[in-house]
Amino acid sequence: MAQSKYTTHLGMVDILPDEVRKWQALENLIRIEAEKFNFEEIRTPIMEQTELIVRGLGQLTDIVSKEIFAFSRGEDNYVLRPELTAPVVRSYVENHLDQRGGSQKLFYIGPMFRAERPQKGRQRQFHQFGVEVLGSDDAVADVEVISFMIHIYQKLGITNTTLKLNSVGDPESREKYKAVLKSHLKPNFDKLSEISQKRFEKNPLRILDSKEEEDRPFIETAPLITEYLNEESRTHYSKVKEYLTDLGIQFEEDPYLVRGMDYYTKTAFELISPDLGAQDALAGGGRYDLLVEEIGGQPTPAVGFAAGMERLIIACEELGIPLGTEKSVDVYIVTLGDAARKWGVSKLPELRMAGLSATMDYMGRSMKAQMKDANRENASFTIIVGDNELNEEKFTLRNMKASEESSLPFDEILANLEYLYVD
RNA sequence: GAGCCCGUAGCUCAGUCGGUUAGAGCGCCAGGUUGUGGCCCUGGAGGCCGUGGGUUCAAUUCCCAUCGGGCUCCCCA
Repeated sequence: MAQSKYTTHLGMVDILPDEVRKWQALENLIRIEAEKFNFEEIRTPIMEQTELIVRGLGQLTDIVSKEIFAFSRGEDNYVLRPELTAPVVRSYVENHLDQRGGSQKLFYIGPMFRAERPQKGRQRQFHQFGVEVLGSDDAVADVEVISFMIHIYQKLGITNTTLKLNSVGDPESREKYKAVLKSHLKPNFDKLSEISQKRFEKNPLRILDSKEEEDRPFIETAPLITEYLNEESRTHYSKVKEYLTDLGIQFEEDPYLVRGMDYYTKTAFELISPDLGAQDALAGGGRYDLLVEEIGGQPTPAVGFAAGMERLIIACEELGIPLGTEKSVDVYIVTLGDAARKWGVSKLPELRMAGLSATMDYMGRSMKAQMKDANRENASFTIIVGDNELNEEKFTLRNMKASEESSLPFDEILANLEYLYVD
């Protein structure tokens, strides 16, 4: 491997032109489909105040305790955003978006940063798209959010996914359940894994999510949170399930599904794909009815999800789903000699103003090399110009796919090519 | 934070049981066609065999370290 002096940081990758075409195709799809759901795009800064992320996600979460890129400059503390729910909520509060009336239905696409060990489907700079609906406590909002998430994958043809669903309850239900869970685990506290022992006081729900072998017997016999939901949470949960069923969206209830951020309440969900390897979550989200208030706004119920762009691309590749188009150019001007070259340079702007994409050789190469380059660039047409053409004021228009040529004045060439950009 | 695997040309990979000028396919450049691409033929450029040290008469090959990459655990998108 020839090493270059400068490289990207660990877990941060260049997205090269051939890849970018795939990304653009996905981003276009997401924007078009979001519009159908009447979600509006929001863009927030890459960096936030550290305190927002710490308060928003929770001091004890893995993300905050060991995965954030943070630094300070003067008085200010900066953090590269590890997710976008807290920043979107910050923006909602800071910009008084509630004053726009109704519920706010927002979506985003952009880079996030977490300082983890990279592996398949996991990078330090990665990209998510997602949705946040603020201002509604109605189960319809939960279901619309889930529906949009599923919709994107279905549009692409990724259908072998599993939607996992749970309710982690509202604060009242959760406190009650936490107490029950702790008294269940307490007698065997010493037998729990080290990490679960740490979580016991601060966030016992996360113990349910443990994959440690020694925790399994105690998790399996633990009471389920869904049995301890109060009236309100239970009703909300059953409405979500009812709407999903009506929509024909299959789901799998998973009472052990507990998500990594502290802000979740009631609905929690994840979309899993068997095509991703160890990192099998395509997307995840849930309701967070307390976060807006936590960040300093009026109490505002909200629900959202985030999905991994890289994992989406992996899934498409595993399933053989083509993304984006081949690179191509409408017209490649092939020139012979200085006069022709000058003519070509002067005609490129006219072609472009007429709506065509157009290019020519920048390296002074032979005609054969220019033709080869035109082929490589996937040019639909070449215009071949030499002294003969300049004298006659008729230029050779070659259809590269059909290998047919005609000799025409430049105006007629333009007219002939018009159909290329009609749509 | 822990474990496993891998570093030879731009890419994918051979190879050297330690011994003169390190190979293939693809890609790139040029010629075959003094004005014509995709196929074919010929030629060319391009490697301190990741880096440093050790063993040896001799290291790309063996040993150690280091750096880089990949996968996994944990957690998450």
